[in-house]
Formats: sequence, C-alpha cells, structure tokens
Amino acid sequence: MQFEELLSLFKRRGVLWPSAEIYGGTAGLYDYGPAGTALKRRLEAAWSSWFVGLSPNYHLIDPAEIVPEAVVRSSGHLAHFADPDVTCGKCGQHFRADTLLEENGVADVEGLAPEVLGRMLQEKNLPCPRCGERALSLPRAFNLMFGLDFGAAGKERAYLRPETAQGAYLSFSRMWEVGRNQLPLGIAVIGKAYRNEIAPRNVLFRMRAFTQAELQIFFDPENFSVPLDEVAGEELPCLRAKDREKGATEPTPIRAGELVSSGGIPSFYAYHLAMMLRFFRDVLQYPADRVRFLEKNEKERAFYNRIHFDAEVRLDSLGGYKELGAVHYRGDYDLSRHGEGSKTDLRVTPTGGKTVLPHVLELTFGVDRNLWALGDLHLRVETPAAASGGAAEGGQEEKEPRTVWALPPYLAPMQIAVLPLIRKVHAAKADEVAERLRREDGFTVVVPLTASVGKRYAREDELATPFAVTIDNQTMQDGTITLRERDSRAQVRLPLEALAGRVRSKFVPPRPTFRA
RNA sequence: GCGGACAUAGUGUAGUGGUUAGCACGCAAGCUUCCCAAGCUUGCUACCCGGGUUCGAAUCCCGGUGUCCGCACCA
Repeated sequence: MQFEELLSLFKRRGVLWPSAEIYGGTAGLYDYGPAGTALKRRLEAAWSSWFVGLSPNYHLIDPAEIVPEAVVRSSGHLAHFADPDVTCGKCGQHFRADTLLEENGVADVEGLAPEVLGRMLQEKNLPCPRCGERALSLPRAFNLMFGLDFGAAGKERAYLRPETAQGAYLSFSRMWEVGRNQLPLGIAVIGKAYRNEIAPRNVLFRMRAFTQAELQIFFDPENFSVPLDEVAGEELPCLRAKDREKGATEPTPIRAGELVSSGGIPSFYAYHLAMMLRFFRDVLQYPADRVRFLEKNEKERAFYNRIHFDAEVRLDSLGGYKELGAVHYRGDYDLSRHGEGSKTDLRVTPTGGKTVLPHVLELTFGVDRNLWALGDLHLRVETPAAASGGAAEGGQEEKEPRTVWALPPYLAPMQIAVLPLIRKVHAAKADEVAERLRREDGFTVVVPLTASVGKRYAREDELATPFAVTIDNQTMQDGTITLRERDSRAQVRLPLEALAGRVRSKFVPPRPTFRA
C-alpha cells in the first residue's frame, strides 16, 4: 500500500494522527487512536509471547523512562549520542565536525568530545565545503537526548532515555537475584524511548518518542547453548557485509547451520537470527520475500557491537527496505561500563559455574515501525472478479472493490463484530449475543448498527476485524448464527454455543517451544 | 538542519482579489431491504496559525507551524 493512502486510512479510521493537531501538529510526535492503541498492545503482546517465551529465564520488566546523567555518561550516550554541529558564519550551512575532519584526512575522530574536535578544526582552519569561506564556527554539541532539569531545585541533570536497553542493564544485578541465578538471563523491556531527532520524517519511522521492544540476553560467552538443530535448515535471507563490499544489493539465502559452520557466526547468534525471522514470517506474517538481514560492517556498526545484522523489510509505502529490528552482539560492553561507572562488581557466579562478566545479545524491535509495516503489508484493495454477472439470487456477488486489512486475527484491534441483519428486528438480540461474548469469553466485540449489512461488513474488513457474527430471523428461532470469515468472506451457520470454541485459538499468537 | 514543493469539511479534491467556498466519498437521522459499500428523503462538517497589502484576501506579501521529496543525520 502506498504512503498517502495508508496515512489517510489510518487517520480516518482512528489508528493514529499527528499529536497536538489542533495547534498545527508537532513534528515527530503521533497519537494512537482506539484502533491503533489496540493493535499496538496486541503487537506488543505477540512480541512478548514470542521473545520472552524463548526461555523460562527471560522476563519482562518496566524500568523508569528517566535516567540520571551518570547512566548516560557510562553508557556513552552523553559523548557519542551527539552531533558536534559546526555552522558556517558566511552561508549558514551546518556540518558535523567529525565528518569534516574525516573528509580532510583526519582519522579516528569518532566519539571525541566537541572541544577536542574544535581544537583540531582550528588547527586545520578548514574552508566551508559549500561556500569556501573560512568562517566555520566551533563545534556545538547537539545532543539527541532530551535533557531534564531534575529534582526540586532543578540542579540535577537527568535525561529521557534514548533507548530502553539501559533500563535492562541497570536492572541486571537485581534481576540476578529475582531470577534463578542462572545464565542465560533475559531481560525484556517494552516502552517509550526519546530522541530529539533533527528531521523527523515518514510518520512512524523517525519519531521523537517511539516504542521499542527489546530483549537483552545476558550469557556466559563460553557457555551459551542453543537448540541450533531446530533451525539449522532454516534459510536466512542474509546480505553479508563482505558481499555488500563486492557490490551485492540483494540477500542470498543461507541456512542457519551454514552461517555457523562456514559463515563465521556463533551458533547463539544464528539461532536468534532464525527466531527473529520466524517472528516476522510466522507471527507477523510478513511475506518471506520482503525480509532480509543486512549485516553492518565494522565502520557502520557501533564500535562495541561485535556482530550486527539489521532486520529489514521492503515496504511499498516507503519505497524500499526499512529497518524494523536488529540483532546486536554487544559483548561485555554494557556491564563493563556500568560496572565501572557505578563502582559495582557486576560479575556473577552461576550455580556450579565460574564467575563471569556476562555478554549481551540484544534483540531489538521497533513497535511503531512494525505497526506501520502491518498496514503496508496487510492492507489490500481487492477488485471484484471481472466476470461476476451470473451470480444467483441472494448470492455473494461483489460489486465494488473492498479494502481488507488481512491482519492475523490475534493482532486485530476488534475480534468479533456482531451484526443485526435488520436493525429493528435483530438489534436487541445482537446486543445480547455481544454482551455474552464479552462477558463469558473476554472477546473484544463491536456491534455495528447503521448502514446496510454489506457496508458494515466492508467497514469491519477495513479495520481488520477477523470475524463477523450475523443475527437473522433464524437466530431468533433456533439460536444459530452465521459466522463470516474476513478474508474468504465464507459463512457458516452454527449454534451460538459453538462459536467461542471455534474462534478462541485464533486469537492466541504463536509462540516458540518453551524450553526449560 | 539546508534546499524545493505543498497546506480548503473526517478523507480526497475544485476554486488566480468580490463565490450562499463547489464536488465525490464519508458520517448521521428516517424510509426501504433478512446477507456483502444498493436506492430514496433530510441533515453535518473546511479555507493551518499570526501579521501585512487592499474598500475587500482561501486567493497577493512576510513570519511561523506542519507534511512530503532531495541532501545531511540516524552513538
């Protein structure tokens, strides 16, 4: 689905809209409406049951969104998560100090403080790349983090977290006690992260407040066994860094087993790459040929990442592959830094094992971006079959194109629509049935009353409601209903009592085999 | 951040200085109809914000905000 089409449908149907819209909107901030909120929660639930479900020793926590300055100093965000911004006094163009230096043959400038970069720039006395004037300002740190005046006097510095991961690292020692004193230990966080993006763009793709779902797996690098054999035959559409350097732009399928045996990738990494592919393919049901794993080379990835693949999905609305998740092998960087910064020994001794500073494998997932992708990939306009003239009386001849949001049922905002065929005759019964489904089975149920039944089906199709129950004259007599399935539009008649049992399992997202 | 384009009902749009600001879809009420956006009647909602020019501004000018595209950015 194309960008404008998708955005207008999302706004029209209450999925999302620009934040503070009555004041003209705020760049980079969006509000989710009822349908968007419901979908987002189900998406988070599906993520959670898949990734947290990988092991009984993986846990979901909800850490604070504000972190004191010491945390971002240790994590490196204070120094690195900033653009050393240089302005030309003549033409006003902005540049990055480190990029300018690199372009002029200075190596190893990455991560240097703005003052240091400033001295180097002064020594070189570089001209403005745009207008040629030697009028460049000193670098000013433009930090992408939102700073806060914290505490009663506003004197303490704190920041809105730029990523959820830090909360997991900060909780590690507590979780070691809460958990079972065993590695691997998984800490998952789903929540908002905040970045003061210079140029927010593409709605949910670069926001200033966005939701991440991340699983940090802490493990002993000498002892992290995974059931690789379960996924060894799985073909992973990888675009390796070395192939990209040779000019490759398309992924080559590599079996997870081969990635380990001949690809130089550790088995724990290949296994989780495969599990992430399964999540995209089997849980979110993205078409397999639209997903690829792009390996970042040494220059592209953060210095502490030892292996880095982005999970990318090709979206028509954004004209190409977009990063929707990633797998980072971060080594012991995080615990090591926070150990030093907090003067806390974060090494642990698993029962019967030796003392280690755990390494971290990070599986990250952009919730908002994937919500957009679920629209892009699953919304489709179906045109009526060309030859439809001969349909029988009372048949299901379609006359107009319909828009169907073919979400997996466990992601759909509304689960069941109960439609009185004729409002005056069947509405009371419909309410009764809907209330019973809500009360006894916990389904989310809507009862559309207005417009013709065909139009009501169409509205529900567009908002992904997977099942419609129709109340007709026969329902009034014998208590049977018809159940309509969204994608096929096929209807079956069955006793009301049989309904819940028939659909319940469709609302449970798939999960991996839980291994103790 | 820079450059370009754009900004009119819920959505998509027409409107080159004076219009009751038009249309389509939509939404709502009623009639009709037991099954896939039918029909009829009635109704609803808009010129992004702030200045300026002008007798008069949706329309021209300036500033702001927002969106898209390109560049840059995305530890």
